[in-house]
Amino acid sequence: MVSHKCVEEFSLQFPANARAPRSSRKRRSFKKEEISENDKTCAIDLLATVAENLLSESGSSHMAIDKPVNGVEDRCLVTQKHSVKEEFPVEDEPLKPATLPHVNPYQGSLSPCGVSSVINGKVEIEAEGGFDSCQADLDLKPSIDGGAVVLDGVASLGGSSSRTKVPSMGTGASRGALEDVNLFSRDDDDENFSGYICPRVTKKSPRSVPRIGDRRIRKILASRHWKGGSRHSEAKSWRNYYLHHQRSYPIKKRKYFEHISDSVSDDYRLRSKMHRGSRAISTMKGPGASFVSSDSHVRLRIKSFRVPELFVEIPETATVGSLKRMVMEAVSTLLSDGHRVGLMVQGKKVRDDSKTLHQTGISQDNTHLDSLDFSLEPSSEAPHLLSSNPLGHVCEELPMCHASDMDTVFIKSEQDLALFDKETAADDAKALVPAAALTELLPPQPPRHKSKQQLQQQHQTAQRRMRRPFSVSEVEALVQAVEKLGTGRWRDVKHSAFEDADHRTYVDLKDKWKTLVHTAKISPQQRRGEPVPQELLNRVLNAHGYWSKQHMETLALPKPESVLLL
DNA sequence: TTTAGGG
DNA sequence: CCCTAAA
Repeated sequence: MVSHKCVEEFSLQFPANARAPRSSRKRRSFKKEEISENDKTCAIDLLATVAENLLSESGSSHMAIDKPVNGVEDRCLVTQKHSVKEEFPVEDEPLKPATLPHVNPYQGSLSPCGVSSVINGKVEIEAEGGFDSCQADLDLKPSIDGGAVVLDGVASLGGSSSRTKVPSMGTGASRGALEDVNLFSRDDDDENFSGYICPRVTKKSPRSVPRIGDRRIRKILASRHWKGGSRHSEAKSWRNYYLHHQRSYPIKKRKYFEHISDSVSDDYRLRSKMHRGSRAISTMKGPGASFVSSDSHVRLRIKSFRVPELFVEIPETATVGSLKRMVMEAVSTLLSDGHRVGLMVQGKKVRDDSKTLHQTGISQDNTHLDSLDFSLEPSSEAPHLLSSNPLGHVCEELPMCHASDMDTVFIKSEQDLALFDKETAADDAKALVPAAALTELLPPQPPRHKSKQQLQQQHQTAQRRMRRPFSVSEVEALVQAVEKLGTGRWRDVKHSAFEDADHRTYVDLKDKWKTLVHTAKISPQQRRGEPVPQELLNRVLNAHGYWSKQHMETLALPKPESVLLL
C-alpha cells in the first residue's frame, strides 16, 4: 500500500550489510602511556627521617616528631611560635633501628621542588610559597649532641595576606623532583605554587657546596623507591595504596593551606573525619556561605582527603549533574577508579542530576550551603579514572561543561585562594560555599596507575567530540537511507549507510537529518558551511514530508484494517 | 540501547 | 554536538 509505494518510490541501493549488532556506537578509545612515579626524590624528607631516626635513638630533640596512626589531619602541625612540630605517618613496616636514616613515607612527592644543601650538617632553606610573596624560612640545624642529632627547626612565613607561620618544606632539586613540580602546577601558575610549598635556593645563600649528605640521602631514597615500587604492584592492598597516597600527598602544603584558610576566613574551615569502612566514603560539612554575590554563582570548595582543596565555581544554572561531573572529574583524577560523586543537600541525597544547583538549594542566598556534602561512592560502572592527576591539570582539563552553560568554571586548588579572594573581594560578586570533604575512599578494587596519556585521554573524553561536518557524500548517503528507512529508525540508518563510520552515531545521523531539514527550509543565503546540493535538500524535504505524514497516519489510524473490518 | 527533542 | 527523558 502506501508504505510499499514509498519503498518503491525511494528505492535506492544500500549496503548489503544492513544487519548489524545493535550497539554500533563505539566508545572513544584510550591511549596509554606509562608514566613513572618513581622518579621523585626529596632530600628534606630524608632530613626529616634522619631526624626522626636519630631522635628515636637519642630521645633528645628540639623538634618534636610524632608518629600518629595514619592521621590525615594530624600529619603536621605548625605552631605560631616559630617552632616546628612534625608528625609523620606511620610506616607500613616498623622503622628499623638502623644507623642509616630511613626514607620516610612522604617519599619524594612531598616536597618536589626546591633546593637545599647539606653543609656540614646544616641545612638552610628558603622557601617561597608563591602566595602573595609569602616566604618561608626554615633553618634546620642538625647538631651532634652526645651521639644524637638534634634538628632545630625554625620556620616562618610572612606575607601581606597572611602572617601564618608555617614550616617550609622540601628540598631536593633532582630532576624528578622538578618534574613533580610541574606535575602539580598549573601552567599559568607563574608563582610556581604547585601544591607544595616550594622552597628555592636563596639568592643570598648560594649553594655551591659539596653535597655529601645529599648524595647519601638520595642513594637511600633511590633504594627506597625501588623497594616501594615493588610494593606498588598488583598485590598491594588498598590499605597500602591508601597509605601510600596519603604519604604522597603534600601534607605540609595541605596543612599550610588549612592554615591559610583559617587566617583568611574561618568560614572556609572544614572538618574532616575518617570513616574507615563506611560506605559513603566521606562527607564533611562546612559552615555557611562566606560571600554572597549577585551573579548567581556558587563557589564550592571541596576538600579532598588527599589532594589540596578544590574550588568549584559553577553557575547556579548549571546542573547538578555537571557539578557532580566537575567534582568527579577533579577528584577522580586523583583517585583510583570506580567512584562516582554523590551529593547531599541538608542531608538529602540529590539524585536528579538535571536539577540546577539553584533548584536543589545550592545557591548563594539560602542556608543550605552549610549542609552540602559530597561523597564518593563506589561505582561499578564508572570508567577507570586516574589514580593520580595533578590538581593543576584538573584545573585546566575540566572542560566537560558546555561553554555556553558555563561562563565560569573554576576548580582551584587552595593555593589560589588568596588570589581568588582578592579578586572577588573587589567586586564582591561571588559566593563562597564550603563544600564537603572527601576524606576517605573505599576502594572497590586496587587502584590502577594511569599514565600521562591516559590523563590526556581523560581530558579529551571530557571534551565534546571533534566537530566533523558531514560531507556531501555523507549527506547523500544519509538522505538515501532515510528515504528508504524513514526518520524513526536511526539505528537502522546508521547500520545501513554508516556502518563503517565509527564517528557517526545514530544520534549524529538523527541530528544531521534535523539540521538538513532545517537547512532545506531556510533560504540558501542563510545556510552555512559546505553547501549541500539543492537536489539533496529537495529530497530531504520530500522524505521528511513523506515520513512525517506516515507518522501522522500511524498515530491517527493505528489499526486501519480493524477499522475497515468493523 | 534507541528514540525523540531540547540545548 | 551534547544531554536526557522515555520507551
